[in-house]
This record gives sequence, structure tokens and C-alpha cells, in this order.
Amino acid sequence: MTTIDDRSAIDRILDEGVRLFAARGFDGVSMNDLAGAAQVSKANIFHHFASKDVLYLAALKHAVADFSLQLAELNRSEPDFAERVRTFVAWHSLRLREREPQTRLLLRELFGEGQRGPDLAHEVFGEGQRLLLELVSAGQQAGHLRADVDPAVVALTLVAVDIFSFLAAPTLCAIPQMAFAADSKTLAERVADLILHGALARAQPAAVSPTSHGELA
Amino acid sequence: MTTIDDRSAIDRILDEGVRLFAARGFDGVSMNDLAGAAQVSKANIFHHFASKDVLYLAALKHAVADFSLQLAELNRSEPDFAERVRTFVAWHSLRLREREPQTRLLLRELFGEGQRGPDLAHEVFGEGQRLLLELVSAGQQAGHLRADVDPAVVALTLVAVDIFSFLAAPTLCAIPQMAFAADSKTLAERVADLILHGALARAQPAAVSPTSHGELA
DNA sequence: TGACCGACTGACCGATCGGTCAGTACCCTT
DNA sequence: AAGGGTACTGACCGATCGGTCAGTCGGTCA
Repeated sequence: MTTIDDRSAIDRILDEGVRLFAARGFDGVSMNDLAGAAQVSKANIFHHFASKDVLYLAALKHAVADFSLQLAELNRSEPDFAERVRTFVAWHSLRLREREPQTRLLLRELFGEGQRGPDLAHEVFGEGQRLLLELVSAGQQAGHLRADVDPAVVALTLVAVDIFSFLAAPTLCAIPQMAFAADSKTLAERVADLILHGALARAQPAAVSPTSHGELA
Repeated sequence: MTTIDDRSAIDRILDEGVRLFAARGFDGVSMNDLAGAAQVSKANIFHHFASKDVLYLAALKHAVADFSLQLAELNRSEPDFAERVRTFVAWHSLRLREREPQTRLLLRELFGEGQRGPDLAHEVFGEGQRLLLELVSAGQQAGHLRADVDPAVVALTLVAVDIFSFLAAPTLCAIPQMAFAADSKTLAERVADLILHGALARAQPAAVSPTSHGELA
């Protein structure tokens, strides 16, 4: 064995591929870069993967599989619907940040850039969205949601804020009032509260989220 | 004059630069590609711009200037606060789609990819966010918003849903219930309604958005 | 008229790109 | 011991990359 790392060469190539492609994009990563990062010869990469496109697709699949596996957790039941939403947002925003390279690669493919992996990313993302949509719809049918709200817009908004905050975090942190975007816990609390209760002042807000809303600049 | 197009060579280079860089990223566009698209010789591009990096920065500035100029409109006053929010979301989601190349280039820079234009995009985006934040905060101080809601999370959510829907539109359209994401008008109505009134069923929702919520699949 | 200047071009540069290939080292079978 | 398959490598390929350069062209001013 010439390998220094304990992981196999293929694993190292895929892991570094996900990391580099996520950070710099398909055209931003050369096979020499990748070979250096994975500590293998360039020729060895082509021994395991027919072309750069094939490798990229494999790396994408690698990242997506990791993602899709975690999706099953979402179905664990919570007694209260509002609590379930809160839990989802917290879980989602945390996962995004924990698996940053995988997330970035998947989003890169989701946002137009790629005719490379035509469906893959769309499928896994679509699956997640459908799952969340079912969760919200079920809550509406059980009477926890207003009858005239669109469950799809609820599901869309929940993930949109998470993902946008994740991607734009460095920019948002330059605005003191929005610095909470980097802290997935605080972000989740505030977003869930807004989506559930709305922004408008109305009669009595009845029950207010038990979570704190301090330290506003 | 050897120019066929009525625009000057520099204008053509910048316009095509924005378009191509937005679609394929910095590394995805070669100077030959750009020269072909702008109908000039490659050497002529280097006559006007010292390097590819300088050109990219100029194209980014070109796109940003266009964006920043439109931002002033945001301050036009609306009588009702809720109506002002609705107007903003509609305007914002429409602008995104009208200026697709400029938007994509700016977002590309905003989302990590670029150490290229270090601040530029951050500045113009930050300015927009600050403006919106002021608008929402003013609404809260005037008593139109719940006292315990964070105005920053309202502002963040509004733009996040718009931007995410814009970027992920092709994927979202594969989910029938989320197909509205492609239609900026419907999207704006539903998002504004959700953010303002919340999702939860509470006592009587008092006044409900006058806009329709039909054709749910 | 001629000197000058900016816009513009084709041909070219070294470097790097994705990809190939002959060959080596190390297994596992027989 | 011999043979075959797999992991792996250094050296190399043509194409394309960002960038340069000598030189052409048309307009301006003296």
C-alpha cells in the first residue's frame, strides 16, 4: 500500500471532489488540483473515473446520497404541530451548516449552473420538499393551520430562509441586526415564530413563542 | 466603422460579459467565448481591460450599478403598511426576473464563489437590506407589527423567499403545488399573506388578504 | 500634408487544460 | 513458479487557456 491516508483512494478522490467542486465549481477545479488534494496521481483519477464529467457526477451522487439518507429523520413525530415546525427548521438549518460542502454542491446544481447532473439534485431536493409539504398539509387538515393559507408557500418559505441565510451568511453578518443568520439555533427560533404567528399586530397574539427575543441592536 | 452593432465595443463586451459570467461563472467563460459573443477580437478586449479579472470586476460593477439605481424606487410611500409590504415583494420578485443576468451575477458573488469582487456585491445588497429593514422597523414603531417580532427576520424572510424561488424555479415547478414560484405575482401575494398573518389558526384571523387563493392542486 | 493617437486585429507565446499510454508493483490463482 | 488482473505512476499529447505584440486603419489637429 502506497496510501498514507487510511481511506481508500476512491474515497479520497470523491471527498475532495465534493469539497473542491462545491467551493470553486466544475470549471474552477482542475484535475491537477484534485489529484494534489486527494494525494493521488492525476492518471489514477482517470483510472477510476472515465472523465471529469463522470467524476463530477459521482461526486454529486456521493454528496446527494449523504443528504438523502438524513432526510428520513424528518418523519419522526412530534406531539405539537408548532413544535414540529420549530424542530424542522432547527434541524434543517443545522444540517445545512454541518454538511457545508455537500450542501453547496447540491445547491450549485439546483441553481441553474449545471446541465451536468440533469436530475439527481432536483430529485433529492424535490423529495425533501414533498415530504415537508405533506407534513404541513397534514397539519392544516388537522386544523392547526389557517384553512386559507397555502401549505406549499409555508414549506417553500421555511427552507428558503434557511438556505438563503446559509449562503448569504457572510454578507448578512455585516448587518448587525441580521448577524443571527449565522447562528442556526437563533435563526430557527425567529423564523419559526414569524411563519407560525405572522408579523402583523392583531388583537391579542394569544400565545407567544416561549423562546427569547433579546439582544436586538 | 467596422462595428455592426450600434452599441460601442465596450458596451457590447460588458453586456455579454454580464450575461456569460452570470450563466457560466468566471472560469466557465473564456476570452474567446466572450470575444465571439461581443463580436470583437480577443485582443481588443485586452486593449480595453487589463486582464480577465479586471473585466469581470467591471462587468460586476456594470450589473450592480443597474441594480442599485432601481433601489431608490423602494422608498415611494404607500398608505397602508401591509400594502407596502405586498408592493415590495411584488416589485422585488419581478425585478429579479426582469434583470435575470444582473441578478444571477450579483448572487453568484454574494454566495461565496467570489473573492473576486470582495465588497461590491455585498455593499449593494447590504444597502438594499438596510433600506428594507428600516421600512419594516418603521412599521413596527408605528404599531403595525407585533412588538415582539424581530424586524430583521421579517426583512430577511421577504427577500429570501423571492431569491430562492427565483433561483430554484425550475426545480420547484416540478412540484405541482409549488409551480406558482415561477409567477412573481402569485408568489408575492402568497408570501406577503403568510409573513403578515402567519400560518397558525388563531381565534379569528380578523381580516384576511383580499387576494384570491384559488387553483390549489 | 504629416505627425500623432486610440480603436482594433491576426498571429503568436508559454502555461495549463483534460486525457492517454506504456510500464511497474502488488496481489490472487493455478 | 508462472500467469493474469488491478491499483497506480511519470511522461507525454493536442487543444485551449489568458495574455502579448507588431502593425493597420481612420480620425484629429497643426
